[in-house]
Amino acid sequence: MMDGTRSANLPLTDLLAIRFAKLHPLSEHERNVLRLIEGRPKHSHRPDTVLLSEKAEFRVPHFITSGWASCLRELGGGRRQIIKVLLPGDAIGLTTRPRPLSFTTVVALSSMRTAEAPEITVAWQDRVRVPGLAAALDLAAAEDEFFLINHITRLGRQTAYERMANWFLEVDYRLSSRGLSSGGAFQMPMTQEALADALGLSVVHVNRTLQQMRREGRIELTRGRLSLLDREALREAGEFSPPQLAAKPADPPPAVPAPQPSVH
Amino acid sequence: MMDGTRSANLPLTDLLAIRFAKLHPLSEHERNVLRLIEGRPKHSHRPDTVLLSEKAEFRVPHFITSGWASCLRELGGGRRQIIKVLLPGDAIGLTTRPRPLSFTTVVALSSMRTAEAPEITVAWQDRVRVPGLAAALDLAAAEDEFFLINHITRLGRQTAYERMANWFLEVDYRLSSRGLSSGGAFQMPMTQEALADALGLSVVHVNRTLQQMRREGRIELTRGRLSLLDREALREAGEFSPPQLAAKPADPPPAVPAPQPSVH
DNA sequence: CGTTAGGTTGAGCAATATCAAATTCGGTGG
DNA sequence: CCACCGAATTTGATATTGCTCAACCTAACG
Repeated sequence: MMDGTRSANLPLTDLLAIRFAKLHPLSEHERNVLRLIEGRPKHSHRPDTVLLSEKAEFRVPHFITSGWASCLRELGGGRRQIIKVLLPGDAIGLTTRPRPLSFTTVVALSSMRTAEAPEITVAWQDRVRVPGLAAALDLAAAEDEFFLINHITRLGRQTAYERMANWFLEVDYRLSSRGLSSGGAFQMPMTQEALADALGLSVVHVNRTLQQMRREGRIELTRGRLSLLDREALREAGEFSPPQLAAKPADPPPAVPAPQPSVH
Repeated sequence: MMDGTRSANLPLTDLLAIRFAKLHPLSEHERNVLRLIEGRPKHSHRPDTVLLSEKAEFRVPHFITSGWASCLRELGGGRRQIIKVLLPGDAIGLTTRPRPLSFTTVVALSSMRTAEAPEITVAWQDRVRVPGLAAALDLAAAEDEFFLINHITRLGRQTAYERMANWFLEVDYRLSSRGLSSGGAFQMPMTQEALADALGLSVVHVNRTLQQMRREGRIELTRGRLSLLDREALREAGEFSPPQLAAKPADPPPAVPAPQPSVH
């Protein structure tokens, strides 16, 4: 059986170009910058490798080309909370702050491969030579913020079942834009324990919630492959909606700004 | 009785300059830009006023000069989750994305006053004329991200008591940098219901947790004024630590970047 | 003074955690 | 191919946290 995690007729080095072009139109030159990065020799990491430590200084940024990682915080009593999962096409250690310290520890969830991208930090701030790429990186950062807000809402006000439904749809949405999910089915290389740390639940409860979803015919999960069989039902349960980053630049706005804009 | 929320010998229009100068050194000109903003005629808002709606387009950014607001998401069944609280000195509707839509609804928690700051969006991107101010705004955004991560950790993996302790210390930390908390005591103009929506708890449980903290002599809370009587105990319970935004620029870094940086 | 929003209390219950013991799965060496 | 090992998953029983519902109290305010 084909693995189906990637459209067959796309070159293997177009993950980044595909992803960022969906956020903002890219010039041929900009796509080539991304292909150059993705074509570099990869670093391999096994599961549980620490890629970046909390409060450590950032190193050269990397892009994930395969495998999943997690950004997490650790608490006393062996508790840990996964802040976000990093998927192929996501960056590790990318920021424009000077001499920044990481707010989270980044740990490989599966075996994974990364490519160095030392030039990307500068590109992000270069609105002259790579304006489209810089804009795409802005939008990726905005999406990230949206997903953090989603995560807060999930953890604060949704039940275990709702949380899981919402999170599955979010991951599906993120993978889709990279060509890594087809029809709601994708590889999900993480243990139920990691899932528990992401969703703020116990492993046992994650297991039982998964089984309920299986019983109801909403998902299938075997050997690290998740299929969302009834996305409509999941969407309804989890109240998921994708990020809307910008308003349509509908009618050309009036040349003069509206007088006396009010907050009321 | 004096309210004691503001150091007596500072001009009333220096809130913004004080706050941002603590994040990054500001030139006299930059401080004046902030004073100009803060000196403008204020908009007044009563509690529960919606200042910005989710998925609505941003308007002119404002700075809060007094009172608290909240950014929140609403879910079915009347549930709501407060994503973050906005304190005096915080901006509303500030972003550099083009034609952005808000990810949250912004609602006044108390009566409040805001000042328009139409020029701040441009300033944020102007590293030539106001480099210090732009850097300070970057750092404020970084702090915000840190607090979102804190919030995720609280909601996902901390008990009601721990959450509350951690959150109180975070608010105290934020108010301190604006001169609005002295010795761990400050005005906290929000109801227990709002507190519940922030901490992902029921009102009843918030009430009981507050009383436990009072019984243990760790806080005092009357007429909207919170005193953290035993910050050490609260810190220990809530495992709070403040953001560390940047590494000390210790030794001058080598002119040539370190060869072959590795992720391992 | 009556009204009302916010705060407090008690009782019972639901969701989720914890603990402990299987069972299954994916390798791996013989 | 088989036996074995450790990790991951599953199951059952019980404990706990925090929720819901309903009532009552209190202080601020017109």
